[in-house]
Parts: sequence; C-alpha cells; structure tokens
Amino acid sequence: MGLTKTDLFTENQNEVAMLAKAIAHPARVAIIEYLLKVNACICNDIVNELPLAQPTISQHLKELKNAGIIKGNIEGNAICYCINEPVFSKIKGLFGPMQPIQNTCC
Amino acid sequence: MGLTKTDLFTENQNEVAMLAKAIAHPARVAIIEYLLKVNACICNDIVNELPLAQPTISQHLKELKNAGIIKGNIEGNAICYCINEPVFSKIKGLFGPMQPIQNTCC
DNA sequence: ACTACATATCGTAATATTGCAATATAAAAA
DNA sequence: TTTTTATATTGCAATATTACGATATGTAGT
Repeated sequence: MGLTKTDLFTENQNEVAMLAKAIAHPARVAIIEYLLKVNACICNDIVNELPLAQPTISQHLKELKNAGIIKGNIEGNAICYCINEPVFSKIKGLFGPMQPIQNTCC
Repeated sequence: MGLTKTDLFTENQNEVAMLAKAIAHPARVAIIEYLLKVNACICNDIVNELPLAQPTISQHLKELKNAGIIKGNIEGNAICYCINEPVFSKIKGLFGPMQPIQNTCC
C-alpha cells in the first residue's frame, strides 16, 4: 500500500507523526541545524553547505515549510529561510507530556 | 531514487533522522503512547487497541525495536513490550542542544 | 499428540520518498 | 534588453514504506 491510514488515529498522533516525518531525513536535520547556527536566513548558502543538488535542497526546504518548521521570505531575488519558532518549540516538547514511568517488566 | 545518502551526513544527523523516522507514523506514535500509559508490557493488547491487522502491528513493533525505542521480552507464550528508557529520553531531548535564537529577518 | 493462542515472516500490491537533470520563473545587474 | 543569479517545478528512475492475507513458528494447556 504505502498509504498511511491517518483517519484511524487521533489528530495529535497524526501531528506528532507529521512533524517527526519532516525531521526524518539527515539533510533536513542538517538544514535545521544550519539555520539555527546562522540564525539570519540565507538560502543559496544551504545549497553550498550541503552535498546535494539544488533541486533536492529545494524539495527538502519545501517539506520543512509545509510542516511549518521553517518560514521563507522573499528578499530581492533571493529567498530568506529561517526557523519558525513556535513550531520548532513544539517539536522540542513533542514528547514532553509523555512521562516515562518505571518499567516493571523488561 | 528513494535511497537516502546517509554517508553524506554526520553520525548525529543520521541518528536524529533515524529516531524521527521511527516516530514518523501515527500507529507508532499510538503504540508509544499506549506503552507509556499501561507501563507494564503487553502486546496482543496493542493489536486489540489499534485498528490495524496483526501483521501490520508486528511490523511497526519491529521498526520501533530496531530504532531502540522499545524492548521486547519473552513471557510465556506472549511477548512483553515496553519503552526503552534511555533511548526514549534521548528522543525527548533530541533538539535540546539546538538553541533557537531570535530571528532577525522573517 | 492435539489444540488454541501469540507473534513473526513471506509475498505482494499500492503508494511514497529520494535524487537529479532539464527546464521554468523571476528579480537584480550589466 | 540581455545576462546573471537564485529558486522552483517537472519528469523520471530507483528504492522505501505501508498494509494485509496467508502461512510459519513457538509455547501452553488439555
């Protein structure tokens, strides 16, 4: 199939999965790390920074933007990308409410 | 292609992506939530809890186990699954070291 | 030994993801 | 206006994921 049955799960479960999926690729992790490092929002710099072709980077940026993790602003003929704080904070606290209890078996 | 070029990224980036990928499905999020709720480690219960067929659940459990997020112990004729604390804690702190700075542009 | 129960594996179909060359778009610079 | 620069989109091939029926494996109880 390859088709996730999202209608069978809660809205929260789907959201957690969606955000996790956006981070589930090393290139996208690298993009996030880079954006956090340089803070100011560059874009072609990301293409120069990562060992992937420009269309591939563009595609990853699109997925991160769709997930709401990054934002993009037009700046002249370039586009300035940066972390979208509220969503990024949500990711950091993804499993915050899930308190791990002491296991009694394993 | 469909093949991630893991050799182009750092070990840490690949690990973050790998852990995120394990969570990047609502069924697996549901399994983790359930295991955290019941603490004690059941397994057929998960099949009864989620609206997916037994082989599908088994497959998801396998992926969670491969990622190190859960553990499985044989207990009679059943298998007892539970959260693997150290790895789960790591997930909670995945983006901890990444400090979001104030954006100056977007 | 036979049966019931619990879980894993195999095989397969449908769909999704990854990566890039080629090309399109769009704004700045010459 | 032409050229350069920056980014997005399209199309496609290779591979991965998801889901499940059928079946295998393994243990407990009878």
